[in-house]
Amino acid sequence: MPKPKVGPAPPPEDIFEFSMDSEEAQSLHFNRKSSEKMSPLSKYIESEHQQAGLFSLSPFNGSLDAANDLQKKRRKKCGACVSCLRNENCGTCANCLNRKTGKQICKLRKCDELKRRRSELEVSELLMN
DNA sequence: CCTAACGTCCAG
DNA sequence: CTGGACGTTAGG
Repeated sequence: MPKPKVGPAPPPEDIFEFSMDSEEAQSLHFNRKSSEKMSPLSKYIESEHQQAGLFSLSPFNGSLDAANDLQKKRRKKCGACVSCLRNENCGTCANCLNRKTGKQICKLRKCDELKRRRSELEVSELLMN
């Protein structure tokens, strides 16, 4: 036996590249949701990112601040759009009627800037044109 | 502590 | 794709 050391178990480096789902990783970063049911692992990772927000592996102490700045924190109402100016809920929309369950602001008061960011920006252009 | 509201997931 | 529900975050 010329190579008794390596046998059924390949080097860890190979495992990393082999086991890592490049497709999943990219999809998670660019298009976290498309048509993939994703395993609980992906959900777990996403939750970690959202809650933690900071990674222990910080080789760059200075750049860490910049990365933190780009963190996806919760946005607030712009306070300039008509929806924001409406400081009174209609009390007739689904959100108003279902507030305790839906936990969402009145549709009339929903800031235009915060309006469904799930569809990925550029929705205004489609609506405008 | 409680309430309001945003963000994301699931179902229709 | 849109709406509804749930979890989580932010403010009082």
